[in-house]
Amino acid sequence: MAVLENRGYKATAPRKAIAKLLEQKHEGFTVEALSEELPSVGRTTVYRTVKLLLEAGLVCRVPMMDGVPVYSLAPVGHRHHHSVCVRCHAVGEFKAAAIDQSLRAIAAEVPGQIVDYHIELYVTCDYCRADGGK
Amino acid sequence: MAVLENRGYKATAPRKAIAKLLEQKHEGFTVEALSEELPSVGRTTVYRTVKLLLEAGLVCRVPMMDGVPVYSLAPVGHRHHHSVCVRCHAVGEFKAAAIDQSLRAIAAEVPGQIVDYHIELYVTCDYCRADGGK
DNA sequence: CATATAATGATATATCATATCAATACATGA
DNA sequence: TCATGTATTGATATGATATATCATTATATG
Repeated sequence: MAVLENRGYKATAPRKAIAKLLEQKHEGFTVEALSEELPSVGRTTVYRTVKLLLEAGLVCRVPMMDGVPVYSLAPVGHRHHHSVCVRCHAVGEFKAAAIDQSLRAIAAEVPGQIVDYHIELYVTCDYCRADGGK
Repeated sequence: MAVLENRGYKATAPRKAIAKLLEQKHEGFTVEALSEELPSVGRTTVYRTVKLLLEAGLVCRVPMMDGVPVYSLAPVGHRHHHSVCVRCHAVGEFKAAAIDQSLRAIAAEVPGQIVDYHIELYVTCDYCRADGGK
């Protein structure tokens, strides 16, 4: 919330409710699911607020292999990439200095000027593997 | 087409039309745009065929930074990643042995078992930069 | 060439998301 | 505290991407 306030947005009740729910979410989520968990807040407002949080860098969007987006809380402050469980959609983060360095080397070979890049690691998480596909 | 036939699919007129159009496409495209260029083929069939080609590895899907998917012809036969122009959506491919190697190193530090991974490089392509944002 | 089966495409529906706009809540200065 | 201007909300409609359904049609083949 503080980050949104710094950006000139008001700390309204709907936004607080969304922020509070998000703080408890340590897994990937869809905006629809979030909205269903917050019947007191309009669907539109949930989408809008998640978009604001995304722009503020507090929330990340990770596309699954089929393109369906999963959202997750962003870790504070550092450049990172995502791993996401293809089964339960749990999202993890990893710093990747080594990859980032490799990418800088590759940049020279790729035509055009690099604006940004994304790396998604699709995994089966330890919990899901222990669960054995049940 | 041959690849689809090998997979047991029939070489029908709509599929041939789609394949022919795709061969001329050396840029990223949306399925909708493809469908509009082929008014003689039903929208559903265009989506279905692109999906088949995607599964056969002849076509790739690249998510733009906002998540909107862009499709492109796949280069033949080798594992690759994509660069995509954020302005004109032109798609390029690059092999990335160095990145792949870095990733294998990182795999040890990421919980879970890696199933697959995607790397998208967002660029402004040379043509668009020459064009100067006009 | 008859037939079984695969493919098509019109239509409806699903999913993710934004546009519109009247109603409401909020922060602020008086 | 209250009035006021502006930001926010949320109901509704719409847009974009994509798949399900299913009657009809095309295809390969025996």
